[in-house]
This record gives sequence, structure tokens and C-alpha cells, in this order.
Amino acid sequence: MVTLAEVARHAGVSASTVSYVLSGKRSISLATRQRVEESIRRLGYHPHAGARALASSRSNIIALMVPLRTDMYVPVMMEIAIAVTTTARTHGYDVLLLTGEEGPDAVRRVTGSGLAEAMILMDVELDDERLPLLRATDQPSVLIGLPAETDGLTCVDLDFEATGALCVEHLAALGHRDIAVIGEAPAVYERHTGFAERTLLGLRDRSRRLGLGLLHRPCAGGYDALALTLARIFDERPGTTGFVVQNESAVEPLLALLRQQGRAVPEDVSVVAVCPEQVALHASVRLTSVAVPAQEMGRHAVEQLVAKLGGRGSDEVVLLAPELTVRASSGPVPARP
Amino acid sequence: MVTLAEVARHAGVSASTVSYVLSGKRSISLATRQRVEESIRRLGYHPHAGARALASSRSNIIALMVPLRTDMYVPVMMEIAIAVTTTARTHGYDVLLLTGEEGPDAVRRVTGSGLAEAMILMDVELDDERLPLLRATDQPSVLIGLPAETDGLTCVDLDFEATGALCVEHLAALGHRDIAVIGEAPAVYERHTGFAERTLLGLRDRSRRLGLGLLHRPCAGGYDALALTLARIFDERPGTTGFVVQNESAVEPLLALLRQQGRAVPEDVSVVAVCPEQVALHASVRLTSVAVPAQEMGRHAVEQLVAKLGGRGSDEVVLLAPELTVRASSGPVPARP
DNA sequence: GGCGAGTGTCGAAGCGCTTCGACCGGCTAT
DNA sequence: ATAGCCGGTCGAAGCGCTTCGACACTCGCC
Repeated sequence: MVTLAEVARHAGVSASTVSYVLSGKRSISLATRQRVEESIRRLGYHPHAGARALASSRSNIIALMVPLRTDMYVPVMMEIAIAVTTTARTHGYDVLLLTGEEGPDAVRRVTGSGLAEAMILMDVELDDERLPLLRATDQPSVLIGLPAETDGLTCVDLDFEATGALCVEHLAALGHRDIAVIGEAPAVYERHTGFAERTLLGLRDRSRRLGLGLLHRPCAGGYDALALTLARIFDERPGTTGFVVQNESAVEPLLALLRQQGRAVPEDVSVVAVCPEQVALHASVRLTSVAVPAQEMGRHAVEQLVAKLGGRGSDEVVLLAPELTVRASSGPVPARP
Repeated sequence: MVTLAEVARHAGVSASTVSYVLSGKRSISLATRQRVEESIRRLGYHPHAGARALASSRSNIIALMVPLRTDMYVPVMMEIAIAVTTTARTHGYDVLLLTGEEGPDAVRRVTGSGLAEAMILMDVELDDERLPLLRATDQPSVLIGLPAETDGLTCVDLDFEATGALCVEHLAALGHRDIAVIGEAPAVYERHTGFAERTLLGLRDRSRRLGLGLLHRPCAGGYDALALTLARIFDERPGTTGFVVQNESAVEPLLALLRQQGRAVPEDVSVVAVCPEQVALHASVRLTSVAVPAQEMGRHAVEQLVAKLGGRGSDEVVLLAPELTVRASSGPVPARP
């Protein structure tokens, strides 16, 4: 392994000079700098990460805690993880991958050992048990998702409330008066994952203001569960012409069942989905949808974090504005027969 | 920050004793050990990762390089990544996430800086440009996937050749004589990602031996592309009753189109998929399938790596045996009318 | 009763880097 | 001319840990 000292000897300067060339923290004459850089290249020198971390107490690593559960929004998680990693690299940071499995202990371990200088948490629950630890430490952190209480925390998330409102507005503009919401599995609402509730809030609020009827039904997903849910919806509100779906595994069943019942999409009923872009594009009808902006979330999270590490930036909640893309699943309400 | 020295002082022993308590590399009397452990707990001590890495030249970190492309097998990638992370933790290692973006440079950087002691590469191509580097370094590594030349490398993958054979066998046992294979997009074959070709090899070989007809058609996926592909298949081989699909985004379109054409699954035609478990379970017909054993692959990769780090283990190719799960999409060939 | 073989503990020497203060010329300003 | 300054460089002191050799004991044994 090539060390700083060897580079220094090779370039005929002292070790500290090489260090300053590398960090740029003191001015170095052009001639010297070039000589040192040449030596570095020739010897194939790479600074030892551990030594660096020890001497500077900065590891250049940020931790990313992903949920262990792989049952929901997996592609989104992956996309976020990748966006985080690539963005972090552009700022000179590497990413340490942690799973939710260890829970709060992982936070303690990573914080305590100086392994990572900062962390990003995904899949934050409303009352997450890791939050007290984050508040207690002076290590910067950013949450992707919104807990119940955001005081003293930095969060990045899609504005799900606006998302709900946007869906209702789109359907209302097309003339729909009765809307049904097919939501996530009941368990998701019970677990108090914030996004589902916030979407609902937006949906309810906007439909009330616009004077629309709104029926919300959680649904486990899959064909059987959805068949039941759908039957109940049409039973209760036969005039339903608009659907909002927020549940990946209900999308295809919904389309299939509607087709099967002779209700054409978008001629007879319109469907708006809140889902990853991939799902919207690969469904049997290309879906009008609000996408979860995974890349942007990852990028934002890292940039907030880097700002905090640089002493800039403060605790704030960044809610990304939703964007609705009109595709083939929504259209004007049919003339009442 | 609490240091080793403070723990030592608190427990009334020397620093080296504390270190030995922690590492267990020398025997320590019960009394002393307990006293030290108590001090560690009381002070909330966590060893400094950088200092450790510097002194021992072992960082306890392994790097995981995931593909940047998020267009294929994403849930599988995620599942592997999570399995790698949790398995690594049980061996005391953390995982550094790298994307393919940096390419070979990432390998150089991580290897050179001692950031990670070993690495796992996913999505290895037949003639991967990172391989020469891996062969040159003495840092252990494991590939998930199979390159063209495996000399001096350790690889873990599903035995795709056996997978192909297994699919054919299953269909043959049910009496099918003419089988069509709907493969990945042409680009995948052109990129020479090994798995697709190896599957095909197994399919061809076994069907030849069993005297079955086999028609292979790459397909981009989606409804339109598949409609075309399907039409051609039935055009060329009207007697086709068995399908093997190896393309996530062709699964649902295939089922829909078959249904639409009045061919019932599994009464008229049987479908066997090579796909993630999730896809097989959530399809509109529960699919008879060979799953990609993501968890097992991740686990195996880590265990190989840990063995190598421990001086045990050697370069070898581990091919996991495929398992075919019979579900609702395959059945006996219909009596010829 | 002294010797070899453990067993448990300690001190000190680094690991490779960063960073602080000091130093040394060659400037400009007085 | 001399004081003061600044850009450029160096030496040395750590950062917190591991690990090696040394040392002091306690045994059991001839």
C-alpha cells in the first residue's frame, strides 16, 4: 500500500505539503502542486480512509437506513437509494447501507463509532422510535417521509396532501361527481405510515370543497380482495365514475375487474393512480398518475444533509410538489344515460 | 466522545486490556472482563471505526456494487441488497453501497483506500470491465452472476441452465409437445448478460433431448410488443400449448392476451415463468414459476466472502439449484380435438 | 524446592493521516 | 534601510486503536 509519506519522498516534499495539496486547505505553489500530483498518479496513491477519518474525525460516509420490509414500494426505495448514492458521490461521500432490522441500535452504533457522519432514514413512521435518538445526537440527519412531530428534524417527502387534492381536482375537472378511493391495506393505516393518511386528508378536503362525493376503502390488494371492495363500492355508490388508487398491488386487479364488468376505462370510469412511474407505464391501461419522485427525494435528502454538514442549512420540512401526468386512464365523465 | 483510554481508566485497567476484552484475542480473567464490560456499558463506549481500521487494517466493511440501471429485476436487486446487508451484519460487517456508475474506478478507489476489505458485484456482464481489476487485487470479491470466464473468481448465481431444463421438463411431463419461449428484450441478449443465454441453453438442450419443439422469441415486453410476438408464434407453430416466460414485463400482457384470444390458462395453454416470487404471486393467474432466489444469493455471496476474509474458502462457482413451484398456470395438455 | 508452562496484565510502538505553529524568503510600506 | 506581511513549506504532535513482547504470578511436577 502506498502511503502519504512515500508520495512525499517521491516528490521531494514533506508529508504535510502533500496533505495540503490534497485538501487545498493551504496555498501551494503551482510547481510543487504539480510535482506532488504527478507523484500521486505515478505511485497510484489512495489516501487511507481509516487514517483520514481518525485524524480529521470526518469519515466522508453517510448512512442510509432502508426499511427491511420489502412488501411495498420496493422500486421506489431502490430508486431513492441509488439517487442517494450517486448524489452523495458528487459531494465526496460514500453511503453505508443499513437495514431497519437493527432499529435504534443501528443509529447508536453508527453515531457512536464515527463510522458515518450523518444519516438518512427512509420509511419513517409517524411515531418512529429512532427519532428521540436523532434529536439527542448532534449528528445531522434527514428523514425521507414525515413523522407526526417534525420539530428539530429535517424531512423530505412528496406533498401527499397536495397529491390527494390534485387527483380530486383532475377528476372534478373532467366532470366526475362521485369518487372512490382504493387505498393501501388496512395494516398500512394502522401502522400510521403518514403518507397514506396525508393523501386521504387531501382527497377529503378537496372533494368537500368541490362538493364531490368521496368514498374511501382500504384494500389488501390482489384480485379477491379487490373484487369484494369494488362490489361494495358500486353497491353503496352506483354512480361512481372516478377512482383514485393508492396501492400498487390493486392497480392491475382493478383494471381487470372493471374490464370484466364491462366498464371501459376511460370511457365509463376514470382511474387516477398514486404510484411509481414504472407501475403507471406498465399497467394494461397506461395510467393517469401522480408519481412518487424518488430520484428527487433522494437528491434533496443528500443535499440537505451536505448543507447541514457544511454548517449551512437548517431544520426544515421540504415537501415536493406533486405532478399529475395525464395518460390513457382518465377522461370526461360519460353522459348519464 | 468516549475513548478506549477513558474506559480503561474507569475500569482501573490498561488500554490494552480493554482492547483484549473487546476482541477476545487474549484470555482475560472473568473478574476483569466483567469490570471492563460494566465500564463500557456505563460510559456508552463505541470503538472508533476509523481508529480501528487504521490500527488493524481491517475496516469491517464490505462494498456492494449494484447496477445503476433500474429497468430490470429491481425487486430482486433490492432483496439481494437487503439480504447481503443483514447477513453481513451477522458477521460483524457493514455494507458500503456503490453504484455501477463509477465503474472500475469505484473498485480502484475502494480497494486502494482500504475503505472496504472486500466486495460483492451484482449484475456482472459476460465480459465485465471490472474483472481484470478484481483479478489483479488481492482483495477478496464475489460476483453475483456469471461472467464468461470464471477463472480465479468466486461467483454465485442461480443455475439458469438447470432452470431452463426444469421448465421444459415440467411442461413435457404434462404432455406438452410444442413450447414457445418468450424471452427478455433483444437488448438483453445483445448485452450478453449471461443469465438469459444460459437459460436458453438449458431450454434448448432439454427440449432436444425430450424431442419437443422449442421456439424462442425475445420480446421487449408491454402489450403491443407481446401481441406481435404472440401472433407470430401461433402463426409459426399453431400447436403451441406451453409457454416459458423470462421477462417480468411480458407476464401480465401474455396472460391478458391469451385470455382475450379465448385460450384459457391452464386449460388450453400452460405458462411457466422465470421471475421473482412476487411477480408470480401477484399475476392475474398465480404462476407456476422458478423463482430467482434473491435472499439465498445474497446470503451465499456474503458467506463466501467472509470465508475468504477468514483465509478459508476458495475460488469456486456456486450455482444454486432452481426450484419450480407449481401454481395455477400450468396443467395437462388438452386432448387434441 | 526449583523449573517450565501456562495465565493474565501492562507498556510502548506504531497504523497513515491532519493540522497547528513556526520558519524562511521576498515583498511592500514607511 | 528596516519593520511588517504574506505566500509557501516544514516538523511534530496527536487522532484512538491494535498488537507485540515483556513481566509477574500461580501451578503442577520431577
